[in-house]
Amino acid sequence: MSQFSLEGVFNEYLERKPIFKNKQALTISYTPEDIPHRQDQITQLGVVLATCLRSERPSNVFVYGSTGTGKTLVTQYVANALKKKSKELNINLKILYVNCKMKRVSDTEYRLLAYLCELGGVAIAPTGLATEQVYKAFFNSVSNYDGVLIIILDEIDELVSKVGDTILYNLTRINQDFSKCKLSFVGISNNLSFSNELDARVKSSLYEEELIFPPYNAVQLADILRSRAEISLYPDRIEKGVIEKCAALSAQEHGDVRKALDMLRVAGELAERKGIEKISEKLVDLAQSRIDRDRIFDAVKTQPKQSKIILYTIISCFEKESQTMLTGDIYDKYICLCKKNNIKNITQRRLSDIISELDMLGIINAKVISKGRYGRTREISLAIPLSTASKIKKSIDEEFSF
DNA sequence: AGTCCACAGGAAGGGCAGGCGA
DNA sequence: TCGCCTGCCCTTCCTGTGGACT
Repeated sequence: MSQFSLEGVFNEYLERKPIFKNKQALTISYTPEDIPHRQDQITQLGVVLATCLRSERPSNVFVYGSTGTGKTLVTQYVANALKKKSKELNINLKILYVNCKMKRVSDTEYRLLAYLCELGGVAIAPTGLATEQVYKAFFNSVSNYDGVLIIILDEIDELVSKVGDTILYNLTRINQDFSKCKLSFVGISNNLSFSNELDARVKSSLYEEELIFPPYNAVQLADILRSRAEISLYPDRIEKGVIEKCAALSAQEHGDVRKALDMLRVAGELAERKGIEKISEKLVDLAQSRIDRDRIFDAVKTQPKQSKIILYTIISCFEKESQTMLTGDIYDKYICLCKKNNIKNITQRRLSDIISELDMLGIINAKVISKGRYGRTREISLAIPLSTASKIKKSIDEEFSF
């Protein structure tokens, strides 16, 4: 019986007219042929790095802008163009790209160097060597290379927060030690205050050139979406105003193109699933709440045990009485829950920090208020719909079975 | 003007688990 | 393999704070 009904589901799906012709074009991993509204940045980066086409060392460049402003895309676009041109001109150029956010790539000095060696074609044992030896291996491979080497360090702030800036100091010093290889760096970051964390010497060598990526506005986002939609969607499957709506909603969130693409993709997926012929503005709303919900669910999933228990307590309070709560009230309820379930409780000091964390995640709103003689506290309310909160509570309940 | 409440939140450090590296 | 290091979660101790109350 179940096999029969599943067959029906498959057939029904296949009978429907598809919405996507190339869904990949609505993801961030897709590299388009041209990048709208980033001509200035492409030109600026191109001008700086073009030096390598005369076999000279380009200046180090530091690229920054908030999430989804096209930093990585533009850098890779320019890098690919340079590779192509250098091949034509028969010039030795190597470009290594490292995403420092990736696990097991740049958590330690050792891993980053080993990864760079590997990209450069030198195999290094994943563990066991002294860091100094790995440096040596990297220096050796670099010194033997007669040409220009550009290392792109994406999310460079992650690298510095994990391993410090010593590695950048050591790497940027290489040019003083080896004459044959011309090495330069492109650092990409979305943390504007990142430069303050750096040692003055590192900063001066890394920031030879600076490139800023401003956020996209709604009109620019709509342009980008339109060009991606042309590639990814069948033309008659999207209602008028949908692209503008996705653009406007994402423009409110720091002009993040990723968010805009996600919204359009999820709206399309919902339309396909529901068997709706055209992507409508209503589906965009639905897609947005789905994306927000998924984001919150993911954030909750990675929280430590006590955070989940406290969130459970807070949601329980709001299910019973939909008013605002104070830190003290929540702590009392939390203690009761711990006693009832034989769980070791944390102190109010720690609870205070967890409330701040939940506030930062956008799950609750916690505003510091003063009640005069009756003390200073935080007034807490839910920042998400109660229906979503209840689902979160249910998932926490399944984990701990209160 | 001074007191007092109920915390906020900074600083320092403990305990533990897991990963690193010699 | 095992000592060391690091990060995370947490505690303890402390000072600071805004406004109602006296």
